[in-house]
Parts: sequence; C-alpha cells; structure tokens
Amino acid sequence: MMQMADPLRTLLAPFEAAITEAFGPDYAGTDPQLRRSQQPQFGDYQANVAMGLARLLKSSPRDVAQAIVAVLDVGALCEKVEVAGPGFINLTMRADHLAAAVTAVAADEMLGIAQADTPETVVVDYSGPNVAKEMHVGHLRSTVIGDALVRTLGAVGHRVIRQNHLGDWGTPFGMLIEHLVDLGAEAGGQSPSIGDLDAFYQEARTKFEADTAFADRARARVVTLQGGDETTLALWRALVAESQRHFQAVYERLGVCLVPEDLRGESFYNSLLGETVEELQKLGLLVVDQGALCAFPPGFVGREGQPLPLIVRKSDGGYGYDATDLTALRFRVRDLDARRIAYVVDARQSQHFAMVFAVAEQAGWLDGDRRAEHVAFGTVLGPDGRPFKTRTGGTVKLADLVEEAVERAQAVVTENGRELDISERSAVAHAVGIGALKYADLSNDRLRDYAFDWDRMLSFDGNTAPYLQYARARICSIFRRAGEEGSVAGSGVGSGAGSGADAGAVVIEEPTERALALQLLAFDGAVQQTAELLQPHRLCTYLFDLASAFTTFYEHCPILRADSDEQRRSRLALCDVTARVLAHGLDLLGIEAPDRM
RNA sequence: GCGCUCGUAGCUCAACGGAUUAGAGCAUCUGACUACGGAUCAGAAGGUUGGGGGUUCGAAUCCCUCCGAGCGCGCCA
Repeated sequence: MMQMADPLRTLLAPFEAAITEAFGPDYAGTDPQLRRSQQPQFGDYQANVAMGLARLLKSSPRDVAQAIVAVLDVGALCEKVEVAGPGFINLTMRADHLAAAVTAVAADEMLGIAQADTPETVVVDYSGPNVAKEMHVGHLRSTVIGDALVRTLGAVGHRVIRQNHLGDWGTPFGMLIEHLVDLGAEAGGQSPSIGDLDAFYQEARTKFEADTAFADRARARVVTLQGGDETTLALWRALVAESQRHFQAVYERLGVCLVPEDLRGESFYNSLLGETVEELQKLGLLVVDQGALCAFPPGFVGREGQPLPLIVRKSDGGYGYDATDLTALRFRVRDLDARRIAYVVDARQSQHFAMVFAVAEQAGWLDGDRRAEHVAFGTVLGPDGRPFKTRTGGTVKLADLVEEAVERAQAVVTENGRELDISERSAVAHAVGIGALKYADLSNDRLRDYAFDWDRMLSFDGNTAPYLQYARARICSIFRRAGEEGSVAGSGVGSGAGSGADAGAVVIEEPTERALALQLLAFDGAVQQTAELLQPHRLCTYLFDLASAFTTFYEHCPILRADSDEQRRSRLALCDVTARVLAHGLDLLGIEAPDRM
C-alpha cells in the first residue's frame, strides 16, 4: 500500500487530532471539512470546520479556528497556516512536500488511487438492449455511463459484477417467433439471418396489427414459449443468438467491457418468478386487485389519488416487468451477494424503480447494508431541442452513430495528423471518434438532457475528448524528442502512458508547477467522488482541469531546455505523471489515448 | 389533478452549504509566434444563478410558493 499522496487525506489525521485535543474526546471524529481552495490567495487547501463547530461550542468561529491551529501539527506538510475571513483555516503546502507527494504518485501503479478499506460487491445493470431490435441512441447513455462506472468502481477496489439485463422475454416474442415461422425457419431447421433487426421487428409488428389470425397465433405462441415447448424455444434461441451477435459487435466497436457472459436477460428470471411471489405473499405484502396480484408500496398514488400497484402477477396469470425486476433484485442480493446495485436506466423509469426498491425494502431484501440506486440519465437531444432523431424522424441506430463518429474523426485526423501512416491514422480516428462520442455523453451531469453536437464534441478546444487526447499526445512527443536527443538510451513512449525513463525527482519552483502538482494530487479524490456519487462528469471535469493546468505549465516552463539537468528531469517527471494520469483517467471513462495524433 | 427532473453568461456546460470578484469552453474583441506539436497561450468583455419568500454566521445549492420546460402516473417493457 502506497503512502497517501493527496494532501486532503494526509491532512485529515492531524486535523482530527487537533480538534480532539482542543475540544475534548466528544469531538473526536468531527469532519474538518478540508477542501481545495478556490483561489491562490487563500492557500492550497482550507478547513471549514470552525464555523459549524462554533455553533456547537457556543463560541466564535475565529476563536475555534485559532484553538485548532494552536495545537495543529502540520509543520512537515505546510509552510503556512492562517485563520482568515469568518473562520476559515487556510493551508499553504510546503513545496518539498508537494514534490515528494507527486513523486509518490509517480511511483505508484495506481497513480494515487486509494483502494477501498472494505471492498463491496457492486452490481452494475447497464445497456439492456432488446432482442430483435437494433440498439439505438437511447442505449448509448446507459452503455457508456454504465461502462465508465464499472471501470471506476473497479479501480477503487470494489468487486464489480456487470449485468446486461437483456429484453429477451415477454409478449413481443409471440409475434416475433410467428414471423420467423412465416419466413420458413421451422421447416428448414436453420434460422435465417435476420439482417436488419429493426425491419424484422417492424414487419412482425405490422402483421400483428393488421392480421387478426396472425395476432391470435402470436398470443398462443407466447403461451407455448413460456410453457417450455422445445420447438418454440429453439426458434426463440435463434432469435436471441442473432441479436446477441449484433450487440457484441457494437460493444466491441465501442470498446465497452460487456461480454456475452454478462448477459442475464429477463428470461433468466422466468423460473424464479414463482419464488418471488411466494415470498412476498408469505410476508403479507400482496393483495388481489382487479384480478391481479399486487404490492402497494406506501406513498405512491395514481391519477385519481388511488394507491399505485406493482403488478406482481397479471390478471391473466402472466408476469410483467414488475415481477422480473423484483426477482432480479432479489437474485442480485441473495445469489450475487450485492451490497450495492446500480441501475443505469433512463430517468423516465424513476417511479418504477422507486416502487421496486420500496417493496424490496418491505421484503427485507434491501436495508442499511444493501442499497439499490437508480443511476438515472436524461435524454439525448437534437439541434432542435427535441429528442435526437434522424432527418426523416426515425430512431438513430447506435451502430450508425458509431460509424459516423469514426468517419468524422477520420476527416479531422487526415487534415491535421502529421507523420501518420494509413493504419495508424485509422486507429487514431477510431480512438478520437469513439472517445469524442463517449466523452460528450459522460462530461455532462447525467441527470440532465444534453444536446448532441458533432462539431462541438470533435473539437480540439474545450472540454472534449480530443483536447485531452491531444494534451497527452503532446507529452508523448516531448519524450520522443528527449529520446532523439539521446540523453537516455532506450527512452521511448510506452504503450499505455508516457515514459518516465528520463524523469527524475520532482522539484517544485514555479507557480505553474505548483498548480500542476496540486491538480495531479487530486486524481484520487476525483476518482473516489465519481465512484461514490456514480457521476462520471466529475472525472471529466478533473481531467479537463488537469490538461489545462498542464498546458499552462508547458507554456511557462521550458522542459527539454530547462536551466539545469535537475530541473529538466523534474519537469519530465511532471510530464510523465500527467500523461499517465490522463491516460488512466480516460481509460476509466472507456476512452483510448493514442500516443500520436 | 398528483408526482419526478430540470431552469446558471448569446450558446454548450461546471460549482463538496462556504469567502471581496458564481467558474470553464465555444462565439466576440485585444494581444503573443520561423514554434520542447499554433490542433497553442495570455488578456478583455459578458450573469440580480427563472421570480418571490424563508432557514443559516454564509444559499446556485436546503425549505415553501409562483412561473416555465420535459417526463411519468394499473396489468407494454
């Protein structure tokens, strides 16, 4: 375990000790409320605890702050500690300590990311496409946000279980299977390639609505499917397999972690639905209402003010998604032993999940130790401020979106890329296009709707993936140059990050070096916050600020032409850590960082 | 009708209940280069944080209310 690098962590213990010493054991464990200072004039960090504490102590905030500072032992860390304003404690770090802390980060494979004291099993439910339908822009957010959370939660030491809640069961499959039969699948024994999944779905739907005989067959087919008829199941499996090939192709193109083993579709829970009903019934949580078996979680009312049910079993004896979601939650708690379950699903389903979670709490599946969270997100909007559609008003297919992103990136890279051969140019276009697409989604607060804009997301200026990738590529270029100058044999750019072969001990002298160091040390905090709040945009903001801090440093501080060899090696070390943090941070977002662009 | 979410600079977005001056990026205007990658940097201008109350030493943030936008609200998922 590396020593703590982030001063916000290092300062914690001295502050807690000082608070206890100043005010007695009753105040042990008081949060000192340490923060980065917003402005340089207020130091590097500040503690805001005095204002709140003054209220409890019936004292003035400044006196409380003074009392803490009087016994605060941070001489090895800080060069200045002062009480300011209403009672802020402003801390200015010693340059040698910052330098040592950055050096510690450089020596750490995790770049300062602390591992959870008590690792938890976290289930992340994301992507969730529907069989026989192509993934569309609506699946982009769930897939991209979920994947970033999977990576980030894993990075802080949790055991992450991915669950792709495939829509592979239910009433639509009657018509889909009948349509498949009409196409001759049953006779030939070989499933036809579905090709255009959406067209297939639409054809089935059209027939279902126009042809009553077909509709009757479809409804009957649902019953035989759920009854376990082998012939029907074979057709269903063919349908699912064909769809899975499509999904997996998109996942691989998009570079998300999901693999076939992560698929746990609705059909999986079919055999467990009865147990769920039984258990809820024993607990006395179910009542029959209008022929359906319902749970009525308290506090939810419908249009007429009547209690709103979760329909655990429909009046026709079948099961809907209320039952499936309850069963899936129970399975995740009981069989997967989840402590935390994150549902990365559209915000429009918030009431549904609130009700599912409420019933799960009544059933004792969730409690203080086991929590479920709806990681809700808003809609992707087009230029008109309405949900993003194609020019003809159709849904935007995810696969098309991905290809267009790569094509547009290809054009930009071709225009600007230097010394890149064809194959490298293509790889860079892929990294930039996919990165831009993902970053545009991740960099906004997920709860808000966001406006989709190709030009903005692919710009090299502003809070975009290309800007971050470019900042890192420039650093790689410095190391290539350093290598060419022959100062250190074998100095090159590693695949994952910059190379530190030419780097030495960090020395902090210039203000821009100091600002960069402070930002580098905040990586851990940004990652922890992202994992705790499940908000990837926090990591995006951090990385953008880091890239900005780097370019400022880069403008002000000559690196290869530094005044001394020691200074040069120190600055190369800062470059190296910056490149590695950028690459690692982007990787946590599921974004590649090419060495050259 | 009830409920959920959102409302911050011309545009796109940040901001853990904290500091005189609410931050960035686009766009606009000024500057700086034969460059450690100009796919850059420095600076200016631009906001009664939708309106109004309240809590607090301190509010964009918490509470109430009104206005506006979006989305939900019984057997589809």
